[in-house]
Amino acid sequence: MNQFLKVYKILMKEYGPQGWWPLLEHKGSNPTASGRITGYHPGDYSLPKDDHQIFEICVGAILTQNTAWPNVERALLNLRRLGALNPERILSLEEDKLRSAIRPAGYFNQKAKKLRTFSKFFLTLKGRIPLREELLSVWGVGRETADSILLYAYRQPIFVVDAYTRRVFSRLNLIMHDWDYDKIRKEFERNLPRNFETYQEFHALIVEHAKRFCKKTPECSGCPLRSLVKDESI
DNA sequence: AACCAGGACGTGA
DNA sequence: TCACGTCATGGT
Repeated sequence: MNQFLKVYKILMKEYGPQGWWPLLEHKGSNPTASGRITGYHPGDYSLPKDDHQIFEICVGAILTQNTAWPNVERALLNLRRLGALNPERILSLEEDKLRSAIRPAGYFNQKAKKLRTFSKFFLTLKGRIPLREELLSVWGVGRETADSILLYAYRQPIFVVDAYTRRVFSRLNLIMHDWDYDKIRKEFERNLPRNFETYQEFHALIVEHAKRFCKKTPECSGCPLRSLVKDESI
């Protein structure tokens, strides 16, 4: 078994299924006592169910660019309140209303433009699965966002490389700092079973692990991956 | 109170 | 290509 699979097994045993991508609107996503939405669906890989949920994931993928998820969740709730979690309504909303709705997610000027641009693109698809190149040609959609959309909204076996992935796996000496995005992505895809369920779960597990232990300044005490680190002095 | 968060784009070298 | 500045809110 290769090192990537070992990491996957350890993280899965440690944290369990993560249930990504979180969705606001699906059966069972009721507000909790804290007023938050529990949109996670551990072990259920059948989502998204319809075009509406597909679009919601795309919007979340854009809003979460360099932004903490709770802020994105607020923005999504605002959009839902306006009935604007669909491309038609995002395009017909007044500029100021769109901006103020997504304000909690930060970069609201840029992201308002990105959501408009993407909404137009989404309508041209008419339900078809987009190509990676098509997504990358959309202004505001870079490699990670494109791959997040393909993996979580369209269930395509494309691995998502984010800042957490780079951090965790370079510390494990399994990737090098000078590797570009696609080299890292292909390295994951080469070492893992090529199904979208594994990719979805692994990416979510890496995020969880990075938040708990592999922070910017690492907290290695108690890290479940310590046995895999070559440099035992860490 | 600085630092960070599930990046992408525009610019100049 | 590539390094760097810009964009912005909210939690810790």
